[in-house]
Amino acid sequence: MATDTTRRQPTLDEVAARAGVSRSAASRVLNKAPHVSRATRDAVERAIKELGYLPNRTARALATRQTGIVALAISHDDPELFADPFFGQVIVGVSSALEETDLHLLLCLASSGRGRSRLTNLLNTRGVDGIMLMALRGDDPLAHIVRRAGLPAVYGGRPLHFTPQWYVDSDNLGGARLATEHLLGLGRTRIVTITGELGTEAGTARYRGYREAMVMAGLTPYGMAEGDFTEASGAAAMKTLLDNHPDLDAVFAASDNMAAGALRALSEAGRSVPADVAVVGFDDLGIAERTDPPLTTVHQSIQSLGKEMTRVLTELIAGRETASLILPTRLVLRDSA
Amino acid sequence: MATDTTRRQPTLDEVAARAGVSRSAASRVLNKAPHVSRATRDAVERAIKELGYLPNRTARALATRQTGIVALAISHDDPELFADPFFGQVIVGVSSALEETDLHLLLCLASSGRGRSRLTNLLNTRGVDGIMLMALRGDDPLAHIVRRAGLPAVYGGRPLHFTPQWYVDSDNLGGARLATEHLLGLGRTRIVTITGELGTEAGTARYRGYREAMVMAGLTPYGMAEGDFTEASGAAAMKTLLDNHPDLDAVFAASDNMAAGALRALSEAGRSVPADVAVVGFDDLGIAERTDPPLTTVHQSIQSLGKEMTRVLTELIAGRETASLILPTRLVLRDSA
DNA sequence: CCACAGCCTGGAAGCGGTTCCAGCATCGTC
DNA sequence: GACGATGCTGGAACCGCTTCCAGGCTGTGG
Repeated sequence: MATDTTRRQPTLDEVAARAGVSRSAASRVLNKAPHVSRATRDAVERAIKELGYLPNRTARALATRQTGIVALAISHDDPELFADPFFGQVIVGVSSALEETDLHLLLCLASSGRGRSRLTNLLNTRGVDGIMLMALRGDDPLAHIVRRAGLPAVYGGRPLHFTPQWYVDSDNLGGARLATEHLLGLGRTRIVTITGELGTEAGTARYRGYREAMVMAGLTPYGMAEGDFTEASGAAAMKTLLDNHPDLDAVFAASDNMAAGALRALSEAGRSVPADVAVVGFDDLGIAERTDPPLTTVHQSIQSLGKEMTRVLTELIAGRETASLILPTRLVLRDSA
Repeated sequence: MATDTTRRQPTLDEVAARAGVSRSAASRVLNKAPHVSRATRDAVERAIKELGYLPNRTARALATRQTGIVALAISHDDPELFADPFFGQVIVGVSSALEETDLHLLLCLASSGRGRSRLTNLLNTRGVDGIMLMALRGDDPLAHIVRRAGLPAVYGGRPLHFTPQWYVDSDNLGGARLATEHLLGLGRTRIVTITGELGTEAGTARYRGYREAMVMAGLTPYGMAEGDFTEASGAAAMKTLLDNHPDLDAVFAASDNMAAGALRALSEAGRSVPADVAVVGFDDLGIAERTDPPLTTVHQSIQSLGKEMTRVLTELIAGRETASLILPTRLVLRDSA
């Protein structure tokens, strides 16, 4: 089968022969190494051009012990949830940063056990030069696997129970504080919060930001309900909160999805937004503009997150100094608060 | 820098030495090749276990000329648009199919010129065993590049001006016909259509399906406006159509995004859906459930598309017989028609 | 004129596997 | 008992590139 247009690619030996030099000389030209005379360089470069030579990636990888590939691992119970625009944004950010390098991106959806073991194998067989990890739960075995593999690794967001040496994260704490302070600034005092999963760092940090802002304003946190970042959970949480705190006058939801659910629940309960209840979300990934009313929310740049993770990882691979960092968040004012 | 937990992985030579056999024998055990005695097999397997040996992926790749990696190339002018859930679904489908194999997924966003040249280089240096291509415009240079590289290639959707040897596509024509026939079945006759970009196969095929259904019902196509699959373009197209055909009683939009835009425009024009105007969309990627009213639409399974592309590609790589295919679409009834 | 440093050079040894092949037992058969 | 067929085996070549190293050349200063 298959077309036989696969005319074997020329090898470095053939280039060297044609240029009338040794293979090592040709290799030096290829890698712009020093100790190459002008004449040799010219001859080799001409031969390369004439033969249409391109170095074989695998052979080079074997010799240099560098594959030129980095992995982006996304660990999630539900592969469907990968369709979330969040991950798309990460990928866009990572890709755009990789374009500046000559690294390629290997994508691993490590949800199932099978996916995990494939990833483990990839790392242990030195199939990649480094790895970026997203959306790890605190107890995710992937963390150990990665650590044991001894490969450069950068986390996107911090796992709950340990802080990896290298990570890039959004300022969840500060963003939540910003959101709550905005509601306080509007004169609201009976502010409740819908948290994300408290088994995640983002979930707890945003909850903490809310409480800190309340306490600093001399108030006690007014009420909370835990969601899981999804719209449905936001609606459910909102109903619970309305039952327990009928007089609430503002809501900080730890994700736009949950805020959208909350808006729905509020409208069903006959509360008007923002007149009766002000609502602030978190993420600003597009949904926020399309809710009714459009959502005031905390903006975090997921693309930047991806870019910065990539930058840190490439520094690590190159053996340069680098540091973890926390990206700023900012409030985007729309109509809901 | 970096931790020095990188204790060098054992090599096959060390395994062989420990097992007291030659490297070739050890290799045979590893690859479950014939001509291995029971004793040899046991000894090697024990050595492998004791040493925690794992074959080096790169070395194997060099010897077998197989990288164990396939590329998924997504070509789009605007990298932002990659955040579209469409691509997320493709990736989920591809990944889940790859889990059954021992291939890994390399993701290439080939939007910019830089991205394209990186991809070209990847193919020419034999960095992958095969490639899947999505969202190519008719004149995309990528098509030539891929062809010249002589690598197994599978298209997701067909480019407009040539039909690749191997592709997987949704039944755009049939789906559009289905949608239009449904509107006809409701007794509507003044049915207009909002097409997708007519520079894409999906755009033209869906337009053709609409026309065929109209003609087969003895009607002449009532009106059309071209959009580009986005919500904004759908709204604009709807306004134009309302101007030109104020008495229209149904709309077939070639994407849910455009249908959502159309719904907005209709509501602004004071038309009620479905009473005054019935609306059918295309895609069923989640948005359709969240419009007001929920959208009757043509469902296509993007995950299946990804899965099938992967299946065809792996068959190709394995040198087995295989064939292109067109995946069925079906109508999903909601409230808009 | 010689010693020595410094640049180029090609040979050869790697990276870590797979695979061809000749050689050697062992077996069953005539 | 001689024979070929069969099953295992290890040596060696190979995949295509990088890199170490010894040696030859040139040029400079003493």
